Amino acid sequence: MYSDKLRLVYQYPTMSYADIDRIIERHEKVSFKKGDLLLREGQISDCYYILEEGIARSFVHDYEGNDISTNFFCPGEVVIEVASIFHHIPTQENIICITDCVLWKIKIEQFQGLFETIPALAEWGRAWMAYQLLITKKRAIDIISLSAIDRYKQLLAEKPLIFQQAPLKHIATFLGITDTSLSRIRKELVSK
Amino acid sequence: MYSDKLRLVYQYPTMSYADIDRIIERHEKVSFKKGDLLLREGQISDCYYILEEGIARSFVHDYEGNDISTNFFCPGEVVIEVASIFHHIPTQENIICITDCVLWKIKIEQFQGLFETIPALAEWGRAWMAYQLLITKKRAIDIISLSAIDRYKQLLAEKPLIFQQAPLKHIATFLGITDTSLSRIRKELVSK
DNA sequence: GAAGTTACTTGCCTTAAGGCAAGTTTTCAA
DNA sequence: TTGAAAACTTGCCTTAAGGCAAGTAACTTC
Repeated sequence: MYSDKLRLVYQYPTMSYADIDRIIERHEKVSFKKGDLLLREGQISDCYYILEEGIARSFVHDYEGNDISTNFFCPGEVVIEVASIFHHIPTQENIICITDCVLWKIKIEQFQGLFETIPALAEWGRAWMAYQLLITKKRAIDIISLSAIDRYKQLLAEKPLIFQQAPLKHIATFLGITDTSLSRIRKELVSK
Repeated sequence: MYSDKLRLVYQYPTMSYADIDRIIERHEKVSFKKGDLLLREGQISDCYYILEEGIARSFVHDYEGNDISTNFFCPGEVVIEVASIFHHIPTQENIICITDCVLWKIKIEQFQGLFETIPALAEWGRAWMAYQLLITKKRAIDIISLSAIDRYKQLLAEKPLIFQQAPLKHIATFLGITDTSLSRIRKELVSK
């Protein structure tokens, strides 16, 4: 019943197979339809997901109310809103299914319990957070120092899957440009 | 000998005074001169600091070798490179003292030890990381959705101290613009 | 399978910010 | 205290990306 994708997420040097078994059996398989929200702004998040199948997108509303994509999730990734879960505060993010999705869900109390009894999981969590921080910092630097066309190429190389599913306008806001500009960038790259 | 600024950093709902005492007494007071590096790219970071006095700046080199500021540190802030410490990998960041600095230093092994015996410290650490992730995400969104002038105003409101100490060019790269543009923005705001 | 919506492209023009270079001011070290 | 370097400003021109609008294409949905 539990998938390899799920096992792989919790792979970590100090983590035993038995530990992983104990962790993954607390996950519940859930399905969502295209367009369903996994999280809505204003909610206090009390669980997180691991994506088994499908594509999801997180977004916020900026100061003018525009929808800005903050991330795209592909199979095997952890889908979570850290700030809301750890600080018990209402989230500013929405997470929406771009396609039909199958996910592994775990309530945060369940996770918290495992956290205290499996030291390797606490380490895993710290390493995971440190990694998220690293890539988020990198994202800010990329927006500052790369041209739109280079950011596009990079995203295309990193997450090609989303280009088959997500509409241009959502990819555009992730890159920090308009859909018009993205359309032109695409055209330019095709002509080369 | 230990300062209130240091105590305040570790303030947390589940943290007792005794816990804080145990933590802060592991910190060692260190001084650096303007221009000294607290961390150099390529190093594996094995300690972190809490800034008592002075201003520091972190920066990376982008794909073209340009110096891009990633953060400015003011008194009372934790000065750390999370990715390098938690993953034991060479850092890409440099941290430099903008002014003479007095800091509280703690080795990561010391910290790790406390981590295991003071549960509240582990919670504190998770909350701190979650917060860092939140503000780093916010930074990316701000770069995408705000004009240079609004980002300038925001930074001025948040960290006015750095404008008295850091040269324009370093503030400019943090905002994602050139020093020329920043000079013009400043001029425009003065004339209003 | 027709109507309506959403997605995408393209043209024309504008705008925010950058590039370069010259000039001034400030800082700092010898 | 003076000379050099760094910091900052400003002018002139360029460029990347945006704004708007018209048009086509694609996909729901009834």
